[in-house]
Amino acid sequence: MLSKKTKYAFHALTYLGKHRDQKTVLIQDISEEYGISHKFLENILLELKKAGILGSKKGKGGGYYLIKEPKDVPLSKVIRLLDGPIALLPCVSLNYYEPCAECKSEVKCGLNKVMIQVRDEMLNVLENKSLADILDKE
Amino acid sequence: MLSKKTKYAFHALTYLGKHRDQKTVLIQDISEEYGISHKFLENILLELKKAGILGSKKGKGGGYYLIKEPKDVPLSKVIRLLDGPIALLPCVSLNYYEPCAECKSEVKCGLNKVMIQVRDEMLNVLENKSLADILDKE
DNA sequence: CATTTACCCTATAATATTTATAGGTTTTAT
DNA sequence: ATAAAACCTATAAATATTATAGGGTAAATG
Repeated sequence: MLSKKTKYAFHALTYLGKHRDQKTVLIQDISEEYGISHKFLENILLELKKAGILGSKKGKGGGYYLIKEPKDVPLSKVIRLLDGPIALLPCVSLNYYEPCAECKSEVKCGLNKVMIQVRDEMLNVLENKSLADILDKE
Repeated sequence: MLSKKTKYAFHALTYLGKHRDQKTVLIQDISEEYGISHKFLENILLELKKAGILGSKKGKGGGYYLIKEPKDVPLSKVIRLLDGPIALLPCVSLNYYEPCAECKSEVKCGLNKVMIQVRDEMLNVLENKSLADILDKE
């Protein structure tokens, strides 16, 4: 399951995507719309900004805005950013690889092989679906 | 990512699958092979037994054994048993459904729609790959 | 039939992660 | 100047995961 952080990130991105006509959107608008704590959401939006998905403007009249086209924000990017690895095992993660402590030989591990296949099929979905797909259904 | 519990379950099932020629396998054999705490593994094997995947025999000469054909143990079954939902959001889980607290209308939620698609594609992989696929690669 | 072996069961402790809060700093518009 | 609003870092609270503990029950063996 996705963490709340990631789920909230998707909500926020959806909200921002729906309000692309206005220059900026307040954290508070989003936090009220979804009943998310202002401060918690703040941290999430900051991460999305650092990742180059959002822009922001400080001070009065400031707020956040999408700087990417929704189609250029794949689900995989958001999930990796807030939740970490998409792969089901550390030993098959492309972005967060770690060997399994108990594993004597990755090359001989059948679980490793199968989980590579699972990862590839999951990525195929998560890299090809994007914020645009979410917005299309709203 | 899968919990260690689930990963260990897969290791144990793999070991049991590779030793189907012998009547029973000791917890200790498996725990030594993978360096897993005996007691932790015991809990896992018990759950696999209650789920009808393993059988066991008590007393001297006892131990665990597979009662299902490896092809009849889909990855999805093991993951759901030890880790819970496969879906990325509670509102799209088939087996562990819960509404999202922040959601006003599931029907109008684009995230919900997209995550149903993601779930279906993930399930397509995880229901069709099984212990047999792991054993094939060992 | 006593002893040993090994699974069965439940509870709880230890650790790690996630979720949330707190409090100040900086920037900008008016 | 003042108020609004993002920025930043640290820490607390809650939850979930991982691990341990300790006795209970059944079966084999001599």
